[in-house]
Amino acid sequence: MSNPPVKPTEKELEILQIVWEKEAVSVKDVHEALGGDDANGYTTILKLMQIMHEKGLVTRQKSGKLHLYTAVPSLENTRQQMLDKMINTVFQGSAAQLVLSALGTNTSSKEELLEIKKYLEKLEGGAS
Amino acid sequence: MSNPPVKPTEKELEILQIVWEKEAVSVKDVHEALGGDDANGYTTILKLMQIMHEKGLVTRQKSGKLHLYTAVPSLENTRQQMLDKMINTVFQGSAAQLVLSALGTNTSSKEELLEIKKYLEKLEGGAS
DNA sequence: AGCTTTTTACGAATTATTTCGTAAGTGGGT
DNA sequence: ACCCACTTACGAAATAATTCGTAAAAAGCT
Repeated sequence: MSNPPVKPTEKELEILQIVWEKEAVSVKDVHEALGGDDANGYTTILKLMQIMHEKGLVTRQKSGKLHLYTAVPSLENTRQQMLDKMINTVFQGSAAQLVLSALGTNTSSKEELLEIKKYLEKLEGGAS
Repeated sequence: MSNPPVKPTEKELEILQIVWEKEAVSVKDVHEALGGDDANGYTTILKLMQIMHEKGLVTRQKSGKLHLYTAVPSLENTRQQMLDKMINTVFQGSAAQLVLSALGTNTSSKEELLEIKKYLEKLEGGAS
């Protein structure tokens, strides 16, 4: 049942970001979105995406002569896993600690803060 | 002025955790804290800490025949950097998004939630 | 001084990640 | 059918991270 632990490397994560954004993308799309040849050679991205395919990080389907890739792990899931890991490795296992830190230096708008507060209130209803 | 960007590897982060906890630690301390020989050979930890020393991730001083290591980057700083990176790579640059995600699945106690709420209220006073 | 234990130093092997050159395949247009 | 532009495949090199064996240095003990 549990989603298989996903451990994309740094570059793979960069690629996944693009893939998540756009549903189904070609290597070219990713290459361009990542800054074109200035940033990475085309075949570098291609190779990476092939490896991701082998690893099961993406699926792909032929569309004419090219491949369209789709992410396998969901953004939500990946976020969750990364958060968990971070909470455990640098926040002493406390999600609340992480939240306080995140609120601390990263500027959020009034609207966002309000949204968070609302969410908190909802949580308090059934908190442990 | 700005603190030099710190990019500890995975293993280095494991070690830093121990070093942060205890002020000044020997290789032996770290090795044991990390699970002894079952988890990693002694010289593996030693080597890692030597490399961290070269990189400036830790300082060390002789105490008798052994070295006592201290972390250079602060826990706070490292947390901040890691948060920033995560916000940018998987949370579309929105700290608020991350906060909501973190509150979502990770159980926090009523007290913690309250603390967060208090903090939010303080922030709202001068929010943008 | 000689022996023992602990700790460090070093070098090398192993594994993982990233990068890219070169060649082969594909499909469309003429 | 032939050429062209685009895309994929593959293999290998370059770099980074992890692991560990072996030997040298240090300190205490007898």
